[in-house]
Amino acid sequence: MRIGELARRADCPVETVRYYEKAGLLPAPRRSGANYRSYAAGHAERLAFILRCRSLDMSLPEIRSLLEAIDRPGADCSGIDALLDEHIGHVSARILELKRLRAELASIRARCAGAKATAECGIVKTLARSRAAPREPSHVAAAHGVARRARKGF
Amino acid sequence: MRIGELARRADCPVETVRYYEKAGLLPAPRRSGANYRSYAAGHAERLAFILRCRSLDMSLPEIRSLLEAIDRPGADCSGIDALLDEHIGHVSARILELKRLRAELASIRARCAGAKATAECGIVKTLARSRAAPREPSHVAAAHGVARRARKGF
DNA sequence: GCTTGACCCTGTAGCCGCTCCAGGGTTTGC
DNA sequence: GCAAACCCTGGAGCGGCTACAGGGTCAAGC
Repeated sequence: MRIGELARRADCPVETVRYYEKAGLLPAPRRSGANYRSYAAGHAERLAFILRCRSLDMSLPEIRSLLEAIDRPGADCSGIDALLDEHIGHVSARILELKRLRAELASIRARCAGAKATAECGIVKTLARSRAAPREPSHVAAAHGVARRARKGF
Repeated sequence: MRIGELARRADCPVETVRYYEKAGLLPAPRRSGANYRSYAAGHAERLAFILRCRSLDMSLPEIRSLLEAIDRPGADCSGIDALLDEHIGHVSARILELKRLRAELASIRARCAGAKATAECGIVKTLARSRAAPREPSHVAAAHGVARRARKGF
């Protein structure tokens, strides 16, 4: 199976497959004479697993941990449980944060009844006031498994 | 006021101030003889406004729109209202998405009672099954104003 | 006057998870 | 024998910063 067919079966872009190989999530397959990647069924399974985890918003390092655990099939799976619990904790925390955010946005939105001059707009006035608790630097965030950036159609 | 004091007052890193200038959000201040940036009170206000909007998870393009509206103080503010409504919609949609996600994660988590061998772990087995509805490409997402990536401590 | 340290400057590279492109080579079907 | 569809590598780009490197400037203390 060449990369195009693997990608079609997994319903993901070809570039993503190559990216996961470079990122060390998908093992490098053997190559054909023309230097084409040649995949076996195991690769398709592994790719499906990775995509499933991504659809659950896990980060690539988290998925790597899971894959490493799976590659030691005899070992006990408590680390997997813990990883999932932690990930669920991240999701819950993010939900709470967004709810607080939405409440604040709603209260700001309520300050403008519409169609005034910008200079008198209650929204603008409210936004000009000082912000709430400072946010954390983003470089530390990358270690976690729930994305913040929105997707298309969001 | 030099950049260090402006940043201290706004409680944000100096690099961020320079970044906002380069991004066209904060007007370039005049320079001292030694080519140091020299800020006035208006800059501090504007920076505070930007940071407040960021703390509400608005994207830089969204904030730019708001600033442009504010810079036309006579015009009517319906565009501002609409922008806020749209942003609130993004936040709500993301909350819904994360709740669905959390429910799915919880059901996966429930499949493992703990301390089995990885090969028998119900979580691993469930994750190996095919994923739900495919996700949208991320490059389109950047247009929106609610971040997906987590922060430190998240 | 000289040193030390705190501050400032520009420019570049890195983070995540891709996505897209240029510029080439190969395979497949007609 | 040729076009279209596929494949390859390497690099740049997205957002919103952060963190350097490698320099210049300034104020205080000796």
